[in-house]
Amino acid sequence: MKPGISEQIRRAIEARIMSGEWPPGSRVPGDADLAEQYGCARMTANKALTALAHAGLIERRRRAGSFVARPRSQAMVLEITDLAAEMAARGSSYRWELVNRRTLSSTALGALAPLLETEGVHHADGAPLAFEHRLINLAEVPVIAEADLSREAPGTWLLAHAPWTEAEHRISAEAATPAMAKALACSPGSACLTVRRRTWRGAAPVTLVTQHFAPGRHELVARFGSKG
Amino acid sequence: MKPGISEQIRRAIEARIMSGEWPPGSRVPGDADLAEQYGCARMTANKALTALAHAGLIERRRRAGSFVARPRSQAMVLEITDLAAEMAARGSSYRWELVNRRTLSSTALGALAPLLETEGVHHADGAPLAFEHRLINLAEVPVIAEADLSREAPGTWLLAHAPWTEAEHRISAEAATPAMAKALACSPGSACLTVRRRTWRGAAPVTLVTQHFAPGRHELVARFGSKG
DNA sequence: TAGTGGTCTAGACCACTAA
DNA sequence: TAGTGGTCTAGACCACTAA
Repeated sequence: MKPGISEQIRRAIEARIMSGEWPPGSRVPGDADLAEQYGCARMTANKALTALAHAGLIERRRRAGSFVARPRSQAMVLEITDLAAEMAARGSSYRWELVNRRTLSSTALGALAPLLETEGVHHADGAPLAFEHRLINLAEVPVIAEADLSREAPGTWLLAHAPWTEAEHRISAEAATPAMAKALACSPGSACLTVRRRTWRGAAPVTLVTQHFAPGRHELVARFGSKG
Repeated sequence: MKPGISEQIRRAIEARIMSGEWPPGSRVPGDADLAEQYGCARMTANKALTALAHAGLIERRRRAGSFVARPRSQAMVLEITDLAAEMAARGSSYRWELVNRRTLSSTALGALAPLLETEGVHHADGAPLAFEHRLINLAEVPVIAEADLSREAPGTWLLAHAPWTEAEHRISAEAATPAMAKALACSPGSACLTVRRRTWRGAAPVTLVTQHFAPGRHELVARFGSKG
């Protein structure tokens, strides 16, 4: 499945925003510029920008142009837990298994802040606990390129070296895909708790992570008061 | 601001879906049909369908056509805990269906504060959204014994009459049991997001509720800062 | 008032997949 | 294999609004 031109444009812009190369408020090329740059019709470029606007990544204003949207913030209390620390607190054994690691750098269009992509499995008490896919903004945390991510999970490393100041969680239940089922040693279609988390340090995106938990092996717990 | 043709098409289809005239699973006209019907270019009709698909209202399958999907909902976790209010905020229709209600008193183990047990189904946009089981501490909120819980969900009543001061959430993914599957009109074993919530008023427990959400119909979203 | 977004046309070819 | 979705082109005109 080859991505179409508008999808390529969308991804290229998304990567620049996520990498922090284009910070909130900065100008995104207009559809006419992009059409010329990519050698495509203006409508094709427009489609990419419309999708980004719909996803809330950019804002489009007539006559003024398109701009990277500022992430909304809401002060709330919830703990973000590192799986290694959580397992230690529970008295469970923990092991991180790095499955894949690669650097995503420049695209055909030019310089791009590099991203680190990792995939791996968190094991607890000798059995797979969660399958994780992660993108890390190397421009924001370049030192992680030197870290040994086969020994320490990226999340553990980040917590120690690049704490987040803002985060967004999306929590859902998803049926295990064949790849997830294989990594988690469960049946395809079984119910996995899925957590998608984006974190920022100030205005700079730090990481985007998806964790699929093995069926029945994980629960999120939040305690809070109604009045703070 | 006059809506464009594709926007008119989108609204017309949305209205039919929301009104229940086109229930989930029913076929939506293809872009070629719509183009002929509205006397517009196929791309214009396609745009409307693409927007609806992106919003999760329809699903498009090659060769097969487009079909009404079960709409997804979003909640700000830790913020909105009443489904009736959440659906109202979303502009979705909402209905509570009380399935079971009984009072539990002493057990074989000894004296026990009386509890009210309820079971029911939350419906949104005409389809089951969540199956709920609840226990209420009658010693703490005796007045609820007089409430008409077939008209108003217990959670809605409690929010108005006995607001909590402390809460604990436990969030997991669970395979649908036969009973859940029946209540939610889904397949047994499919992935349901499950929320268990305990609330207190001061030190006194008020309620313990378990909500199982229909597969793919609900997502919890939380956005927050690490430092408040 | 000039630049940008918003929308549309009337075609076209390919990809996928259910019948 | 035929039907549907997915994407694209090379134009066009209008709407809005910041410079």
